[in-house]
Amino acid sequence: MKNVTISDIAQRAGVSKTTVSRVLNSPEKVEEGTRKKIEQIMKAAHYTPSATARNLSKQASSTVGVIVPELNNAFYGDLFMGIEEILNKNNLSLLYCSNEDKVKKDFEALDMMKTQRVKGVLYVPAMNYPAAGLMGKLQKKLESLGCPAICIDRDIRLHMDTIHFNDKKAVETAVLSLVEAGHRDIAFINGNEKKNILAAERYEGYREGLRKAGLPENERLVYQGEFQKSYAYLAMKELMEKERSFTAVITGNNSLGKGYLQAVYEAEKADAYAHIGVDRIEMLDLLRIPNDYILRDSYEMGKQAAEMLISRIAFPEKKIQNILLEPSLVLESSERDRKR
Amino acid sequence: MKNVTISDIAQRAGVSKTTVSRVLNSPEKVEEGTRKKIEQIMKAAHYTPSATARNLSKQASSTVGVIVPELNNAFYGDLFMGIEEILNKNNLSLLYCSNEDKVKKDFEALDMMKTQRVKGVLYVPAMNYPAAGLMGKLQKKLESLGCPAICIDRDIRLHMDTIHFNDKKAVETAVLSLVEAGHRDIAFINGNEKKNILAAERYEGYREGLRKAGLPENERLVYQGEFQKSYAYLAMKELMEKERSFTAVITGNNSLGKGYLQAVYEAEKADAYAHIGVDRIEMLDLLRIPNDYILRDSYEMGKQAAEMLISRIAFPEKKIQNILLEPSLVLESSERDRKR
DNA sequence: AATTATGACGAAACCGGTTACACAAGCATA
DNA sequence: TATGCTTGTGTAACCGGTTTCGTCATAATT
Repeated sequence: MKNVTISDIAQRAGVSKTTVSRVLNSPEKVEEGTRKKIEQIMKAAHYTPSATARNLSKQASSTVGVIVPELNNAFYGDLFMGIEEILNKNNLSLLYCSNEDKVKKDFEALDMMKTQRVKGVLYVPAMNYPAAGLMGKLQKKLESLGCPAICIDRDIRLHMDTIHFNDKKAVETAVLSLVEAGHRDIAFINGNEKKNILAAERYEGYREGLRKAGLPENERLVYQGEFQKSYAYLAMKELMEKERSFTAVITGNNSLGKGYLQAVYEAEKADAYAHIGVDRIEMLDLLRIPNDYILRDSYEMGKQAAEMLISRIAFPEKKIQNILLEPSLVLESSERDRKR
Repeated sequence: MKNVTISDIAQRAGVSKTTVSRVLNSPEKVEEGTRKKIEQIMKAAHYTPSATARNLSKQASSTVGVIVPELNNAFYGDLFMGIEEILNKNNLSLLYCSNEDKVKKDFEALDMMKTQRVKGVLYVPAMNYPAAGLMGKLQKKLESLGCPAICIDRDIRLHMDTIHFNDKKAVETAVLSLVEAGHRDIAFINGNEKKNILAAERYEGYREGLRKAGLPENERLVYQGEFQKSYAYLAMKELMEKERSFTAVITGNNSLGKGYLQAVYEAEKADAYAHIGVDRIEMLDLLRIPNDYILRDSYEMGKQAAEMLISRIAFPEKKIQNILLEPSLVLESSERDRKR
């Protein structure tokens, strides 16, 4: 069970540790005969150098920490896979830790990353709204991390590298697209704009879209509660019951989109409204159900974030970078299918 | 950027490294005054001990390696989250590596785990069929890993701890359930039984079910190709075109189930057949589409696998364990809705 | 009072690598 | 022949922790 060490190899080959180390790190400096002999002994002994020892000695690790809310949804799943692809290409290991979207877990995760002396951190903050006291603490924590960190998906307004989507613009485009298709009363089911920075951005986009279209905001058509399926389900039920005027609905994230669908399918009113959601909802295309949504390519975001981190590690002093990705509007339901 | 070390703390506190180390590991052995002083200095300096150094010194790490095919599907996503929950509870870090279902990647991943000197490995093998030559190599690799490994989901018949589902039994039950509902001609769309051990198990279950029901196997109703959506889509199209007799379909995994749905929805024959799949297909319940499937609780499997590993780490000499989980049959479509 | 036990702490070795530096041999140059 | 350069290798220190063992003062036992 015990692992073979570099000293074991050195002893068996009748050389010093240094020479064995050189075979691993700069083989050209070792005479060919010696090298081949050592390589053969290493192979025979199933020798694999210890990253632990190497990291300690080199004062640099080869693993990157990834902190993500959770993985059981396609958006973060894809994000994660994008990250992994790039790390893999660069021979970096991936230390994973979820924060379950909880601020407390968030701090714990960062502590863990510091303990593990990772090379850098890719970080989707649970903290989704700049709460005064906590932000200072978070800033301190990130500073004392001892390695660079990239903030993904949520703009927490700290002085650091970030990457996220232009959600405001995306929702604005969605509104304008619906208006162009003839809709004038567009409901909006969203997360809490006061608690969640993404919700706030998207609400801004909604209002901006209406403004540009010259339409008034009807507050009775705006629901801002939780980013949860059940919330959209209830909101939609209430809307269908109380409001007659609206012909279209925008939902502020994937879960809300599902809640919307649940409500309209239950009420057998699936064809009654136009709907644009944020992020693709799986299965709809297969079932030939119209699916219009704001596409945010999280796989791509993951790749860019990882590349950003690698670049930051290579050039610690380079200027802070803030990448804003533009989502696109996908209209799978053709023009003629759209309800008005 | 440089991290504070134990020596720095010792120096500032005017004590030896040993004492600081004791504050971290066995604080009761340090006099209260000294301890408080050291603790305060540690806090002020944002000191976090290096896991790297500790691991090297203790010759034991606190991270567990997890090797999984991919994370962008619910089954493995849930599995992963189950694993993470247990590791988290036990203060173990998680080093992730996907193998993309490729044998080559598989070996690389194991090498990486060995390099990183993880405490144990949770492993969903890409290798899904005992190919003679490779199995020996894999065995060797696992033996030289230097830590225990648990094999998840796929029974590769090596002498090691394993956990997987009784897929044969599950498909058998599905067949019998359909027979009981009056179906006699049941099509089966599956992966390749010759290349994939899961496919083989499921095919066995299909045949066993027919046998128990006293029905003959009609080979024209059996399609065994790839575990991919597109395969089931094509298979189902062909079935609908060529065969008139069958009234029910069993699909061998989640992707195949989706391909089945795509085909029947495209042909507007969604109500023509009874269908039982393996693993839940998302969204169907929300859309009020009948959804019968074999439920394999991968979250639970993840938790049990992680517990198994922890137990194996604690008791290296205990008897090899092979856990067989029983899937259950979920019939969301009520009896009266079922087609015959 | 002498002996033993206990408590608090430090010196130094160790974990498995890397690396600065030293050294010797061989060869080319002056 | 003396000098310098290159090549191949080894010695020893170092990375940041843990741990064994020893020391010394104080408390408990006889």
